[in-house]
Formats: sequence, C-alpha cells, structure tokens
Amino acid sequence: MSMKAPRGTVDILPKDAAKWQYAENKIKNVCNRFHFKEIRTPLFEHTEVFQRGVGDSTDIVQKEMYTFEDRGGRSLTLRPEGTASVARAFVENKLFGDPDQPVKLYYFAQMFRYERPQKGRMRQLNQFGVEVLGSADPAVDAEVIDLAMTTYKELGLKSLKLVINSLGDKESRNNHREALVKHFEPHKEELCNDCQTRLSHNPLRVLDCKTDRDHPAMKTAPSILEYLNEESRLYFEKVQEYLTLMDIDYVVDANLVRGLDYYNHTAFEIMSEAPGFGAITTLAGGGRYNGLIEELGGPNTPGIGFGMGFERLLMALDAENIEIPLDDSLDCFVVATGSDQVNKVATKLVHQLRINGIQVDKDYLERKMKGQFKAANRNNSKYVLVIGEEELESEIVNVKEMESGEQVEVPLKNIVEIVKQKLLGGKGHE
RNA sequence: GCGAUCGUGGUGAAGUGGUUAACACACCGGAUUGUGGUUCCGGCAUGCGUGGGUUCGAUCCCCAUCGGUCGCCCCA
Repeated sequence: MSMKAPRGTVDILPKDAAKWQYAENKIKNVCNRFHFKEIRTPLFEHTEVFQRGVGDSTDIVQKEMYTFEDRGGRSLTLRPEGTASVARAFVENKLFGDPDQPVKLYYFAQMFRYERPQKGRMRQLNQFGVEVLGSADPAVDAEVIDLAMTTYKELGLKSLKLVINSLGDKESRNNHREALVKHFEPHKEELCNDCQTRLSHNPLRVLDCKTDRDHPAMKTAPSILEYLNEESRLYFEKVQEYLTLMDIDYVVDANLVRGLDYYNHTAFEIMSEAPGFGAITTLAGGGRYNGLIEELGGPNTPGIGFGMGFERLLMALDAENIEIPLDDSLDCFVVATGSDQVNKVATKLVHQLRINGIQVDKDYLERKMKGQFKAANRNNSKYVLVIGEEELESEIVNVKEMESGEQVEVPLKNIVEIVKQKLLGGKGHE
C-alpha cells in the first residue's frame, strides 16, 4: 500500500464518526444553554497572525507550525490553535462594535502542529474551544471554566482535576519575572539547557520544567502568587469565589504556566485522572488574555477562552469506560430479486419511502435473496420488504418484521403508510 | 528533534535459511431452484512494509529507508 495518510493524521471512519457526532451534539447543546454562538474561521491565516497572536517565544511558533508560501509569495500557516484566529476575526469584523457584549463564541476546528505523534497527540488534531471577548468580569472566567467542566460532566466523565493559577496583570508579571531571574541566576549553570534559555526569554516557564523539578532552587523559587498586586489578587479571589459557589472543585497550582505568551490573570487546565490514560493527561487548557486584541490591532479588549482536545476527550471517555449510545439500526431494507422490472419497482419504492421520512436501503450487488436477508440482518433492519415477480404481478408486498419473524402482505400502494404506522407503533423510534 | 519497540491475506494472528506460508474471524456461494441470525461443505487468484546486501536459495540473517505504536521535550 503506497497511498497512506500523512504521518500524524488519521481517518475517522463511520463507526468512530458516529461517536464524534454524539459528542459534538452534546457539546453544542451545552454551548447553547450558556448562550455561546458558533464562529468558523479559515483553516489558515497569514503567518504573522500566529507569530504575534500566539507569541514568538512559544514552542508552537518556534518549531511546530505548518507554514508554507502560496503562489503569490505570501507566508501562510495552518492554524495551530484557535484563539489567535478568533481574535483576528474579532478585530477584522469589528465585533467590538456589536451591541451585544461580551461576545461569546465557540468553535470546532482542526488544528495542525508539526510534532512527533504519540498517544493523544496528532499532527492534525481537533479542538472544541470557546472565547469570550469584551468583559473583564471574574464571573466570566468562572463561566468559561464552568462551561468546560459541564461539557465533561454531561458526557459522563468523573475522574477530572481542575487546576487553576493566576499569572497576574502586567505589573505583577514583571515584578515576578525580575524576582525569578534574580533567584535562578546564581544557579544558572546547574539548570538544564532549556531552562538556561528560558531564564532569559520566559523565566516563568522554568517553573514548569520537569527535568529540574527537584532542584533545590525550584522549591524556594518565588511564587507568582506572592507577587500579585492588590488588583490581581482580588481578581483571582473573585474567580475562586464564583467557582466555589458553583460547587466546582479545583486546585491552585502556582507552577501552572501555560505555554502561550498571551496569558495573564486566570490560567487553568483540566486533566484526566483515569487510569490507563497514557502519558498525556491534559484534556483542556485555557486562560485570560487581556492584551491580545490590542496586540492584533484592535481596541483594548479583555478576553478569555480555552481549547479542548477532542481526541483526548474521546480517549478519556474510553478510559472511563463510558458507553456512547449509538443507534445503528435501519428502519427498512428492500429485498428485490427478479427481472429488471422488479428492480425498477423496488428502486421507486425505496425512493418513496425515503421522501416520506423512512430510513431505507437495498442491495446493489445482485446478491441472492439469502444474501440480501443477511445484509438486512447485518444492518439491524427492523423491517424487510420483499419484492419479486409474484409481488410485481399481484401488487402486494411482503413486509417482514425481523425480530419476530412475522410477515404480512400489504398492497403496494399502501406500503408507505403501513410501514410508517408500524415504525411509529414500535417504541423507541425517533 | 531524541529514545524504545514493531511491520505476514479484509481483520486477528502462527511460522521456518529451501519445492503447496498454518489457523481463526469476516465476506461470497452451495446444501434449502423466493426469506436472516444455527449447522455442514466450498471459495477468497504472484503474498510476508520498501530498497539494497549476504547466500546455490530469504518472509526468516545484515544494512538502509518508510511507516505504526509508546515514551522524552512541549502541549490539546
């Protein structure tokens, strides 16, 4: 086999696609109740959107982007995440001028990151995400977190852990940054290579390092929480108050540092604690980004959002053995054997049933009657209609209920009506 | 980018330096000349990831390459 899907991509075949649809519908239902509206942005953007939106110092921009030049010599990039695109769309379409503020958006989108694939990490991945633009109310932070937790809970997940932190506002961040550099500078030689560069570019991420996590200096490092100014501290407290009154359990982790440059104030991650989930446990991550819109040329507008990995969501459902209710039954299968004329009548019958709202299929491989019944059986068909030479002549069709094996004769012209009645009479059909 | 491991038919999987590569499931057909889920019988046509090398001979040995899986970094 020479034609293969590119590395890090997968085909989602019908059996799995049904699960995706199920989860998507559940999530859309939650979004609707939270009064979020869908937004769809392009699959690719000018590279600059991500360089400025996500941040030049991030791993995503530095080594994970699918960037290419189009025929006009423009540098374009397949989106590696959702927030920058939505922010760009917000600015470009002047949504800040919409009387309905804040603007509450959600999206389902493919993302692309050039990485080595492994469990829960693909080069093309799917995310459900949410962005709220135009409000700096801590209740919005709580609402966004609530939305994420609600979707997980309604899908049946139980082993969840919500971790939150505050990165503070610009002033707090700068003060903390200085303190961090001062703290780690004397130990610089003892830290790993990555951390040595992090120290100058983004010292916050040193705290996140797993190689040096046991270094003594790590434990005595200044916590961001101690450097929050009054305003930032109060903000963070408010967010926690709201979470508590909504009965959302959380853990504060001062070392939670999100990888993207644009975050400030609230940062959070939701992880799965289900056994056998694999090395990667983060299901969703997000945070507040109050300077981003301005950075992209819009007015000073606060924002917050999260991205939720769809593949990881399905993995988590699997890890917790949550059955997804899938209806793979078929209303009706038309079995036809005989002359060309029989096939014509059968084809017309199938069409008529379908336009009358009935789910129907038939054989297209010239199988024998037995084979056609097997096919009907394989497709969990509730009813089988048999048409052959005899039926053609008498204009009476055999309607067989597969489960009971009962069979009745129905005049061809009444068939749609009768099948409809039977399906409605039988319970469980929607 | 680094590391480990694997790569046999539609699927799951045995296997060996040497004329016909098991078995199971699935699928199709027949027994039952127009009725399924059980049973029995039969069929499934140059194939052992790809390219080199060693050898009289390689699916099996060596090298390379591609790909899958898992892990590191980082993240969804």
